Amino acid sequence: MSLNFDPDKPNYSFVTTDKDYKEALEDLEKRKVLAVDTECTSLDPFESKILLIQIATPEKSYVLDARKLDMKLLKGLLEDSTKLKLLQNSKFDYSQLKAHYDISMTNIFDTMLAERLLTCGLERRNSLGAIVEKYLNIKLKKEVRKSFEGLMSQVTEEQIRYAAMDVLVLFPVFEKQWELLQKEDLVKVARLEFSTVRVVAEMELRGLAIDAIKWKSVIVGLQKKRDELAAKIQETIRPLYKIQQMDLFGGAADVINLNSQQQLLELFNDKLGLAVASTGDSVLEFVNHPVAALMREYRAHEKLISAFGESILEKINKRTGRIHPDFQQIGADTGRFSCNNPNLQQIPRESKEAPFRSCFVPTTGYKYVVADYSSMEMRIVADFTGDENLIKAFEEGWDVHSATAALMFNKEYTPDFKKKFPDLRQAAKTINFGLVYGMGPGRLAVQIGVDTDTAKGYMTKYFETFKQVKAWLDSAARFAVKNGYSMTPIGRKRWYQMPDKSDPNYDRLIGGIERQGKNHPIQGANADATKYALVFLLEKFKELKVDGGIILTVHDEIVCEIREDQAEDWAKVQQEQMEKAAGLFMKKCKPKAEAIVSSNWEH
DNA sequence: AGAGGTGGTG
DNA sequence: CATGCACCACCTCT
Repeated sequence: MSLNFDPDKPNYSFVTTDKDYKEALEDLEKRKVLAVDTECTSLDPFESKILLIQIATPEKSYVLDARKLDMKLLKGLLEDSTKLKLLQNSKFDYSQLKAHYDISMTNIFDTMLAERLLTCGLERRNSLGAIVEKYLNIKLKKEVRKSFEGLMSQVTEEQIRYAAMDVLVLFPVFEKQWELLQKEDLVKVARLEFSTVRVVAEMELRGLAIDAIKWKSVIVGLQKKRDELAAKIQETIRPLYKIQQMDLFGGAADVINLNSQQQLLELFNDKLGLAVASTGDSVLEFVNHPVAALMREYRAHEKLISAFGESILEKINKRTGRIHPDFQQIGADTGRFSCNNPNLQQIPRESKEAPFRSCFVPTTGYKYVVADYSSMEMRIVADFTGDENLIKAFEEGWDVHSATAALMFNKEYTPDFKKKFPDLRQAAKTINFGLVYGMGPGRLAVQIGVDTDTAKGYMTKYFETFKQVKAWLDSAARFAVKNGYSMTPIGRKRWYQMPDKSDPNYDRLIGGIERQGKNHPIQGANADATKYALVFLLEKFKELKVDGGIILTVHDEIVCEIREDQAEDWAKVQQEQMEKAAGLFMKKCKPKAEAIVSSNWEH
């Protein structure tokens, strides 16, 4: 292995004067590839101060003192799309540079995302330390790199040296990863991911507003109902427990902790003699006892309060007054995003009792454009398999689950099928979703409430009706087991750790790989389409000079916040771009997106 | 601190 | 007999 620098004595200069800064820029301007990193006092770009910006050539690292020098002079260099910028976790640096200096970096190679693509499904160790150790066999001191947090005083020489190293290592890592990306035919998907970074960063920086007053009132309403339910349950079960405890005020204390499944199991089995295997809702649903019914209702309320209550309001940024969730660009091994702090991808769907989504509202003068792909995963299945029955249903604009039911149960499809045969449609819907993920007859039977033999019959009928679907699923499963990976149309791969033949769980593990091998190309293709759409949309914002931005993405949905007078036009653009994105690889079955203009997050 | 149970989303 | 995919948050218990 050859390095252009000595890991023990990296070639760097700490730039603190305008004269040195100018010389550094002159050197950097000549280069085609640069490595970039920033050291900040906080992860939150609205709270942080930038201390250092390191920009390196393969031989030399310039550590720029951001507190002394005018960092806006870097704008031309970093926005120059002919220069490739190497970064580790570039979303972070993009956000910091954008927030502080209005610099929008382009042409990024992100070593963290590259590593994620190269080891998807196998490893999740994508830190710079892990990557450098893997490719260069060098150990970086993580503690030094973390020590900038909250730091306001003088930066030490040791910190500067390690800051310099952090960028120098990116060149040899880049070369090895680039070679591997080409070898694994991952260049296309890597380009997509690298282009998506700035879209995600801009989305996070923009954030979104929440009507805190309304949110709070929803919570209070739920709490009131929950407390009533809890009191009722405690009252009902009190006679079953001998020891009567008093609380500090002489009132009757709670008999058990309703949130403890241990104590709940004891209640149902020992006290009530109901023999339940677990206390989950799918079990309690069939327990014929008033306490079970009350518990289900209590649970539903408690869930909403604990998971979505005050905790979300605590995430409102003090500076911006908005929520800035953290999106993980390759959060799932399938290629999907994940989201946390808070996870806006799991906010409950709008309901009367808990209208959470309608609490997310555009700023005055703006509207939301909410768009999603319709029946995307089923359309992808139709496209992959070329199944005429499925494709016809989509081309006719039919409800796909109703159409499935009609074919399976020998009925005629009519526009009011859903009304006439809701049970048949529900069964078909469960099968459509379940079977493409490898569901078995047992689970299917429980889900749709029939015996196992009947469920088996449904499965047979389904696969007779959709022969090509069956053939595709079987071959996807075989492919994954045979090759040790699965793949989406644009070449995104997910690898599988193959079990040893002698493993006592061998069959079970292979079964898991088969199911994931069926699911990944479908779920991953959806993710690929959504990512292309995000990239296209950011382009359109610039091209059309539309006032607004992307605020959310939820797997097959994209939400934008657009100035009121431009929202209707944008809705058309958004729909077109989403369809164009998915249309890049869906040829046999055309994708469909639906966009609406709304004054809250609802659809 | 980490595991397991439960349940919210697509 | 097990065994539908992908996540994240919150709770209790050890």
